[in-house]
Amino acid sequence: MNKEIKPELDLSTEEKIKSAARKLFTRRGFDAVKTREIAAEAGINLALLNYYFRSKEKLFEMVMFENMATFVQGAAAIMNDEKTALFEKFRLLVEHYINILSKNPDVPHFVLNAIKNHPETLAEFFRKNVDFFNTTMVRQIQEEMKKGRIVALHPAQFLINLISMTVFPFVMKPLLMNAGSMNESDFAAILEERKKMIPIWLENMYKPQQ
Amino acid sequence: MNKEIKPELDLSTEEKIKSAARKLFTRRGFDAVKTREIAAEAGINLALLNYYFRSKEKLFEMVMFENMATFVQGAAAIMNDEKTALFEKFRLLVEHYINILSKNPDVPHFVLNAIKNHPETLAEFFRKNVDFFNTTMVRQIQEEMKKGRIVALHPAQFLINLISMTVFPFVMKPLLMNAGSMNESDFAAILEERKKMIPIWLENMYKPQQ
DNA sequence: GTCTATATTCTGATAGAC
DNA sequence: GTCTATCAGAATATAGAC
Repeated sequence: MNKEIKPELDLSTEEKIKSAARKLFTRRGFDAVKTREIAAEAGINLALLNYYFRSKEKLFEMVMFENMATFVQGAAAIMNDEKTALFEKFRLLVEHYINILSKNPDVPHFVLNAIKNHPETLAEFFRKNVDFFNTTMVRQIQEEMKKGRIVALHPAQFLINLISMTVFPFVMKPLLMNAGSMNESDFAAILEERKKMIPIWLENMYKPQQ
Repeated sequence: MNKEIKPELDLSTEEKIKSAARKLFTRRGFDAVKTREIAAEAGINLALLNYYFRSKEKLFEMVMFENMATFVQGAAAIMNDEKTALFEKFRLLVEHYINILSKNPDVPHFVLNAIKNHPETLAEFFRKNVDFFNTTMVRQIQEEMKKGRIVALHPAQFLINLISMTVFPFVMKPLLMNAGSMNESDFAAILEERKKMIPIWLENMYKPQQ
């Protein structure tokens, strides 16, 4: 038929359901979202949801894999590039994540829930798609440590620091805005400052002290 | 009567319910836990739960306030101490949080959910109990910046960095153990290394570069 | 205070007409 | 493919006996 020509504004029913599920599940999680709500958001009825997808679980699983992909897309390429130096990689990753999470602000919290509720699924996905713990970047970290150009630490510490400093502001955002009385533009400024500073901080953290 | 003398092992019915609710809600959140489950865990029946607490919501609210208190207890005193120098405060806070969260490993994820789902409740609690964004520590940060002894940044950045580096490992734990193939003692070693290193990292991060 | 039984609502999923 | 109507079970909360 003419599936390829279909304009974005008149999505196929399947796409409408996917899109509604993505939006609601990502924002509020599996339990809080009801299938009736997804159907309403998609502008269809409940029966169709079960016609296209077998169950709520299947639909959620699809959204989960998409969001994990969002979290991983691009990062693997940066981490495994042979030509980029370690600290330049850190800079690229911070920039990449802050940009992509700014466009998908609910993904961090969603992924943290996935870490808690589906650790095996997530671990398998990572192993197949990125294997964060076995990249060129990790090898570079070990080489730099051996050469004494950065302080000796458990390799995971570098991952934890990079991800935590980059991702955490997104999950803290509602707190910063309520208790810290920030507004959207304050928060955006915080992110921009972090985009610039985190790579510098990382250099200073890992530089061997004389 | 003799409420005060009651031994820990034979708790009052109310305490048994509280305790069961605390355990289950903290571990799995509001939606995933069913009232019947709490009743079973407490060793009583469903009707009693509604006799003592009016509803599931009330019970959850109580647990939420307790967990927020766990997250805040002690930290306020450290932050507002007039005599402790800034970086010594950082060190004390890191040590305090890693210790307390090691004993309450589900609290970080619970609090992150509360940030997302009940930001106003949380913000009000913080304002009344700690006001993280208006402590002696924040004042010290501003003074040190003015004197040029630490780099100039939005004050919230110091909070974000401290909390993220300290708390994030706890929410990443299942990922580290599954995808990073760590075990409990590896993770404990990571925490000990962080307890020692985070204060040093913070000093190096904020030290003005010549 | 504590229990059993039940009312009531919600929710995921399906049957069956068109 | 899409809809309305409905089933079956789950889940919160309450009534009423003891």
